[in-house]
Amino acid sequence: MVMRIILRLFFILLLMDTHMDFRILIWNTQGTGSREFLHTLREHLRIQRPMVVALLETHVSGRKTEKICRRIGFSGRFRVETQGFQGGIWLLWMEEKLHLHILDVHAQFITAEFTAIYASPHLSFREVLWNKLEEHASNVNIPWLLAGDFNETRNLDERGHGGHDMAQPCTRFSNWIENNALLDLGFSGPKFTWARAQNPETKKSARLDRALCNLEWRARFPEGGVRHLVRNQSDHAPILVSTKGFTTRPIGPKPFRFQAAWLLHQGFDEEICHAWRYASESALCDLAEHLMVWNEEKFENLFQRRRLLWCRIEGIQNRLAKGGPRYLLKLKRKLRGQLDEDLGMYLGVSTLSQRVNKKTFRYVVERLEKRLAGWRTKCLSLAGRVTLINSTLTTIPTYVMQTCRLPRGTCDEINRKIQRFLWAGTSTERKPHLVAWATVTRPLREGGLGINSMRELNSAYMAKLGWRMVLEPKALWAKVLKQKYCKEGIGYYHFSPGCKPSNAWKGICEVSPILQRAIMLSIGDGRNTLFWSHRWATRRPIIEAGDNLVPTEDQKKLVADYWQPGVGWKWKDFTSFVSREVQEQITSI
DNA sequence: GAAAAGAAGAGTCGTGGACC
DNA sequence: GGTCCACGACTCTTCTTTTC
Repeated sequence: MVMRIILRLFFILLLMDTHMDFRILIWNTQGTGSREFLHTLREHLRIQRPMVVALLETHVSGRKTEKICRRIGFSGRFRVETQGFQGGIWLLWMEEKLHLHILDVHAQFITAEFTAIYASPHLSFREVLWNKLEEHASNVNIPWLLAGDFNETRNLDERGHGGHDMAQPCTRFSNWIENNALLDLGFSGPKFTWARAQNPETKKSARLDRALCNLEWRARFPEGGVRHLVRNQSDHAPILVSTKGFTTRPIGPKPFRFQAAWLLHQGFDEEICHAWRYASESALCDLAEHLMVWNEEKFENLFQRRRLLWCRIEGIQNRLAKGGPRYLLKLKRKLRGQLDEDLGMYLGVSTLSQRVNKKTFRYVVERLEKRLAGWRTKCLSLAGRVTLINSTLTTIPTYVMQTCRLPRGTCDEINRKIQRFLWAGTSTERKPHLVAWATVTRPLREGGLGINSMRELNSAYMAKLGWRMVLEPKALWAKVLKQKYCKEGIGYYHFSPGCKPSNAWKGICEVSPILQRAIMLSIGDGRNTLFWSHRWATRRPIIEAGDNLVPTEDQKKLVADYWQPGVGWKWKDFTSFVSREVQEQITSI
């Protein structure tokens, strides 16, 4: 059996191109069921581009497993199912680029072109693994790589929390490596691949994940190396093994690329006028150079920003591994929060690329809280508080509200904070509200305090956006929305959410009944306007104001159908169905 | 006693992904 | 591009609690 495996492995490895960068991502995920895990994994895949992924301690079994694997997106899959809630190894690879041959399977490892390892936390089970691998190592004289979570360290230096009782297991593991003539591929990046507890006093960390190889593998891939990636979503950091190592490549200047988003910036036209002074041979090059600088100043590159965040977290983890100062823990949490929740801002507004929920607009509430924190509520009179609410508090969310539909929960939370401030309460202390909120939000002339309710304010801004779309049909943003969501039809904008609408479009659709009431069509030659069901002469469609029931076959007639060029309206065709008042309004057009 | 906040539960909606 | 599905988030309703 062992000989058959070895022979197959030998032929496979002969086919493996030594010049090809064969990258393997190995990660002890401690559960693959969460949406956050998928986001983080996709981020690693996008940046690191591995051809093979080994996920350890997956915690998921049954039908859900296949579903998650499909979401991850690799065409080649092999799994060792979990035992109860423990263990689980998933091997995923790009079938179109390479084919992995599964040679040996065990609860703690899968051997294909390399061996993916998840060593049990229990010593007795680990002993079984070491024996199995030892048997394999003694029969192998071809390149062999083992990578994964070994749940062991080679010496106390690989542990960040002391513990002299660990000395003996360390020695045992170290001896095992030497006895089997294996080499540690080393690493770059943070020192420890596992950490638990955020409190510095109780924090434990260690290098539990690693890659080992035999001499043959090292001879075949002399540049091969391991990189510890940034730890996120799991106590373990993913490790990346590359047969070509991680030397930095010289990066040349990027060619100029025009970005359509520039057209949306108000200052773009001015910038072009400023940069384009005279036509010459170098004018275009000068313009391109100028625009690239301008782009860096005005627009943020989201991917660059996220890369920067990953680098900062990696640096902090490096520093913490060497016993860095306590404030770094706080900074790391903050950066992780930015990475998880904030995909970036554009012109001060969050870019909405995920599901919009209360978390998405948490920053708006936080801005409000920050402003409130600076005010001494009890030192202000009621009139003073009302003035501050109208002049400052209600204006904080307005900028975001102009282009985004805020969740009702967010609007209610802002309302609650304003209410508490108005009635001199604080975030912890509640005070009785002397008048109902519905009364407070009425206009002054109606006995209220003229304070805007967030839901109504947001609806008003969405209606304004829709109205601008009607008034400025040639604006680029309006063209995009119309092209994407408005169905082909005669006359009106059809405010229908359609398939997977954006947040702004949903907001516009919600207030569309208000908009539709206000829109009247300019009939032109009458070939784009329905005589009976569009609003073109009266505030309501003529069919609703009609005295008699309009025949069904007539209901789809256009205005042009009732107009005779050079003669006028064909009154006899419709006067029996409309009132005298409507007739007068039609005549007045 | 009045008004709002808070809690709990039921029902609805929205999203991402799969599929055609 | 449209439809369907599962699941989580959100909304609404009702009742209780809080605060003066």
